[in-house]
Amino acid sequence: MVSPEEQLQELRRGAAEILVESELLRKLRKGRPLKIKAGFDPTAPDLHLGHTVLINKMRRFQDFGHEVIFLIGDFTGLIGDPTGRNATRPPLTPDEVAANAATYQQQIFKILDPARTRIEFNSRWMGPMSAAGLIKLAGRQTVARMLERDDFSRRYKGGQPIAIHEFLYPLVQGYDSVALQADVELGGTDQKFNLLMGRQLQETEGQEPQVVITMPLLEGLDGVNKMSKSLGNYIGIAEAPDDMFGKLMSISDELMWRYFELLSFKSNAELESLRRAVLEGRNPRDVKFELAAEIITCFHSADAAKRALDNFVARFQKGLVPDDIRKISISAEGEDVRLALVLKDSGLAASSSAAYRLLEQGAVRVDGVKIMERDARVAVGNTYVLQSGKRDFAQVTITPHQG
RNA sequence: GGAGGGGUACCCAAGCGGCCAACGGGGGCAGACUGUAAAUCUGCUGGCUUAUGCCUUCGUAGGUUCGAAUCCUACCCCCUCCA
Repeated sequence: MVSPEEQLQELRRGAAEILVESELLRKLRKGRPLKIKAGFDPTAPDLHLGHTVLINKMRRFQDFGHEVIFLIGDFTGLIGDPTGRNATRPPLTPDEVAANAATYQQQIFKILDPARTRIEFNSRWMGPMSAAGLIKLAGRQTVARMLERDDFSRRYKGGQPIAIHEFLYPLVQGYDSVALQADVELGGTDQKFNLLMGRQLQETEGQEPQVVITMPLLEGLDGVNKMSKSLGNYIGIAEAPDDMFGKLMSISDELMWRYFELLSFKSNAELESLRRAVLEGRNPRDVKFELAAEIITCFHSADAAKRALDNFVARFQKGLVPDDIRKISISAEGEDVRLALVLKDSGLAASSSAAYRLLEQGAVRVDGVKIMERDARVAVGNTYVLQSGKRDFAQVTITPHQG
């Protein structure tokens, strides 16, 4: 059994805030498994590494013997967290919620231990709640308190509309903690207000208030914006090993340490020795290899990580063509066709105009030979290994057009 | 309800009768340099079986004109100020 003090030390890593740390320590000292709650949106089951920051922390708790509650906010999904945008979202059907939940489970159990994970839906207690119950809940908070939330006050002062039901979001999320009797709730820094709401509601219900731990939002591959699908700066946890490897290798060294802190299960001591090694001259690239290997091992397997590394070394350090490239067959009329059109038809270029541009810029290789003539042609009936840019390959067979 | 401002390519933002496929910035792509790093530098950034060619694009629909993103009319949407 790890001592409460040691647990705290480990749980603190990467956390933006722990409210209140002394309370957490007191709870840990109780010696019983704590209930750790974290809520997830039912609409976005495509998890990326940004989400795993939170899930990793949940895993840490599990490792210390605590019970993790993965809460799917299917009821709150009806409101749509007004944090940020004001787009109203269409309610999900029960089937959609079920499908998303299944996808979640499949993904989170790559990190979490199923035996110590409880999956909950807040519709379980919110669904049966009467209008009277909701009014009673709403009576627990004041408008002034709600307007303390950053985005609410900004919108209010700026004359932007705030719908009444948006106030219900923090209330319901807070009530979830009451219903679950949560000891700890985890969330992103942008969730701080909502998380604190749980503390207050628990107190009014006579429960011991939960401890709130906020985790920073992980920066995306660009190192600037938060990782998100819409910005395209993300690594999905269902992505192929080679893609993960490549993306991880392209992050800056600075960002690498950030990723280590938030995404790796290496101990603080191990990280410290890696840092020292780099300072003493070790190539940061090789340290990045370790990061990539750990992450791919988690979401795929150790074998997959090894293969991804081998492929990477073969392709970029030895300049070889990867051996598992996609194979495409296209058809063309006549003896030969314009290479540009082959590039377009095989998906190596977005359009024929783009194909001509790539040719002019020296980005195209045919069987390893750089081709720069915009009007280059290739023979029909042959198979070529085409390369567009550094990382896009395809084996293309050009068959004669029938009829 | 009244007054004014605006809707331009992935985003921001110029242009305000022809030289506009549309300045500039961001982003993206490619090349150089590397560790496929990052940073930096350079080029490209609507489509079309590459054509001193054609087609589509400046909120939507019409109109004026040899010619419109630019002028006119109607409509839709957004913002600011006043009530």
